[in-house]
Amino acid sequence: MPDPIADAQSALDRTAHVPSTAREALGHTPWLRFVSERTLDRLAEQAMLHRVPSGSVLFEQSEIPSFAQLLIGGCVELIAADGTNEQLIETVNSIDLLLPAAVLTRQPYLARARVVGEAHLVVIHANGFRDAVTSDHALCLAVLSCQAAQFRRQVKLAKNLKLRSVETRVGCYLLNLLEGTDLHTPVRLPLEKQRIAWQLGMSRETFSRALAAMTRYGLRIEGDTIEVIDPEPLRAHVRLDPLIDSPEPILPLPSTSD
Amino acid sequence: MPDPIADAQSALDRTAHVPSTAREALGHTPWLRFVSERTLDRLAEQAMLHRVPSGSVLFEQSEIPSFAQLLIGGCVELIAADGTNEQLIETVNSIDLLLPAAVLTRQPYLARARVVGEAHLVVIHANGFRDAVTSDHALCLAVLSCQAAQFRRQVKLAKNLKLRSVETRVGCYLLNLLEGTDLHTPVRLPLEKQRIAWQLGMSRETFSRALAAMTRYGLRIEGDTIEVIDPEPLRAHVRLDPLIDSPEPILPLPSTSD
DNA sequence: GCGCCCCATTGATCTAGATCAAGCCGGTGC
DNA sequence: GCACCGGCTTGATCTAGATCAATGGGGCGC
Repeated sequence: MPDPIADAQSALDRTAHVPSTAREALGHTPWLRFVSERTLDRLAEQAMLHRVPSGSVLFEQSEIPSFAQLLIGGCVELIAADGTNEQLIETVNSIDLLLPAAVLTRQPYLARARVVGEAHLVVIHANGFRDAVTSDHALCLAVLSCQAAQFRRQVKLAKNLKLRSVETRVGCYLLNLLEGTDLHTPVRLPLEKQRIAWQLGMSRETFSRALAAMTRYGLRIEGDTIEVIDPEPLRAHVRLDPLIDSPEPILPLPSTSD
Repeated sequence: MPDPIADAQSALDRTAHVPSTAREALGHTPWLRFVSERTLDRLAEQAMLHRVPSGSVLFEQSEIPSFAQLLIGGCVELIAADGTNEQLIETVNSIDLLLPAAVLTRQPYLARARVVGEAHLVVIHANGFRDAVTSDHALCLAVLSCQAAQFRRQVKLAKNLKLRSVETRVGCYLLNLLEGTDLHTPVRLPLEKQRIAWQLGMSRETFSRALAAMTRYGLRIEGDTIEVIDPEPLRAHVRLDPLIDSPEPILPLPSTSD
């Protein structure tokens, strides 16, 4: 059967530009737009472009960073591990730096990074990266924006977990998904249910049940497809909170030093 | 009865330098040490020194920051609130900025800030602060260090909550408290038990029980005083993890731009 | 002295969500 | 065709920790 959403997705993927050099990737990163060509050149000299398959571990907890890693495509999970027990800290989406705090301060990574799907990375020698940040003000500002956004995302995740029940989290997740889409057009879950459950901080079984319960609020769930029968009951019982649910974009601060 | 620990504490308090001007406070902030006198002067011109009593709310969730606030003494709780329900995000200790991410990006605060004890603050006009960060590289680096440390603290808190049980959290908290102190010298809890419980992400009742249970591991608990009978059983059953329990200092990065 | 308030303890109960344990369904290999 | 495997659902059970409730006890005002 034809599936408009999946088609749109893959069309997007096909259109998305996959850079062929590190320099090009840096040049296409929106929040690096205020950084001088010279500095991007300098960074690119110390950098390599990597394509990393699903499941790869990019770094391990307690490692001292050797590289700054810029995720330019795909998705990476940051995982807190204790023996066999793994808990998701957050999932990083392109375009973003992987744990820049550890790289900048030469301190051990606090989490494991594992690729989900397939990741495209610009990998930059840590020393070169730090040198560039300490010598170029515009780059420093860009990294600061990036780090600030990451901090705020972390706080939002904590609020989501501490303030809301499982049902509310699932409800808000779906509401977010449906935002701005045409009602009565079915929407597909963008990820395996297992992963969504993990992101929302619950077991797959609990997610499954909560999803089924959404039937009570005017939704129709068929496999991984969500259809809105009536948007009101859901909106009435869970309310989106921009201080939790809105995305946290990286807003570059223009430099005024020159 | 004489109490060596409390005495040491208050001696410390008496010794601690309470600056009398904003400029002096900025000059005494370790992680601003690489920032030029000129820039500190400029910041101080836009700044005021505040002394704020316990319980005061410094800012509210969803407010757009008008000021950058530098905590130079005392302690502030960042609280996620939903109606009447309050959850602790983190407690900020001096010397640190309060949610610089919101100030820099002109975005709403994600948490309420409430003073515990008494707080000394340098309050700087947000515009002036942002201008200074975007025009002075050394200051930008200092704020980046601060923001990086805050991010890592947030991740550590999340790991502590997600990876460990109540008993383990309490055990590690005590072990941390006892670290480097003379064994067989009783140690006092530095805070009201209620607050400690909140910091550790549990109810006061649960904390009370967990504390009582520590008796099983070679400790003697008498009110707010902890005495070590035998350090081994505790160390054997909970192990401190530097990736969770070590403090996260603000490490200033020296600028190389000049 | 008494009463009050706040904090802590202790016990009893409750419950959200995890965990355990079958089945089920749709794809893929052979 | 059949077997297998990974992801999903569904039901039954368990449990860590919260919540509710009662008591105690120290500090403080008067």
